[in-house]
Amino acid sequence: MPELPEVETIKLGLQKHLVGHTIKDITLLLPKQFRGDKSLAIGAKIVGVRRFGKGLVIDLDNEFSIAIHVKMTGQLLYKGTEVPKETKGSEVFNLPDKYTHIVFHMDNGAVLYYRDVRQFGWVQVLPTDEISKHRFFSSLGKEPLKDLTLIDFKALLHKVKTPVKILIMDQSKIAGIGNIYANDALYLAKIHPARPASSLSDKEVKELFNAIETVLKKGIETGGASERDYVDALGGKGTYQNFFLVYKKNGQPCKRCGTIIERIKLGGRGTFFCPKCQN
DNA sequence: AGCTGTACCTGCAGGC
DNA sequence: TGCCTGCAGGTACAGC
Repeated sequence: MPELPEVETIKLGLQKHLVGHTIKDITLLLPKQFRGDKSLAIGAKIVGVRRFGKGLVIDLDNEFSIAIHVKMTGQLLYKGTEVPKETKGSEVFNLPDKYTHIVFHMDNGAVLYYRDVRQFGWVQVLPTDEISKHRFFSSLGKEPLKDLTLIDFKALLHKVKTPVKILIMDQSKIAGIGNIYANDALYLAKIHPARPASSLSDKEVKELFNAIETVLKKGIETGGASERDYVDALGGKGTYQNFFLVYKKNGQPCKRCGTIIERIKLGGRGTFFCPKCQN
């Protein structure tokens, strides 16, 4: 999924519905997606939900946390006890279905489902103070809209010849940007995705920094991109897919100049750009 | 340190 | 209808 805006949206949903409630039981339907000892989380109360890059951390009141990465197709679906008024949210699924791999039963009768078609994601119980040592979380760079400054960004781009798109998607350099927002930010900043990072002028660096903030904010405002599998914690879709600037727009005219958008492969990922206005 | 290909999985769209 | 290929919001790892 799930890049920074999508994971942020899930986080907000989980904060709203889970905090203050106690985990009564955990059912593992596909044990390989669960790491650690589930009994460490059973009986514990959820006291907070945090996000680092594209990763989530559910903090418990017993010094343990549940860390989660949903990768491409993971979903966290909360089903409360109240009778649904509309066929909205997770009601579209009959849960648990064949793709539901972990079920958290809450003390108030609510349920949180971890559903993941491609099974790439993971859910892990670990001591809260070991989050910072965790292989994924410890490797994250600074984050846009948080602690990444223009000065930091400039320093990152300055020293390497790596294609700028690959660099901004490198989670160890900058946390949270994935393929959709990388493509759109480079389009907004009018920078070709394959440009060596160090070749950007100071003006371009600043424009890209601002563009990253703009697209991520738009993503958060719209509840994320539900282009494929992504839904929020209630099963609702985001609408950022209606605002894609270049992502998956190959063959269509550029919104700025009318030139046909091209698709290339960069770092093994689909890359979309306007050959005329991105230089 | 960086880059490449490959692996982890399943589903889907498109070509024939 | 079916078979095949390529593609998909992401890491992670082996081998240059």
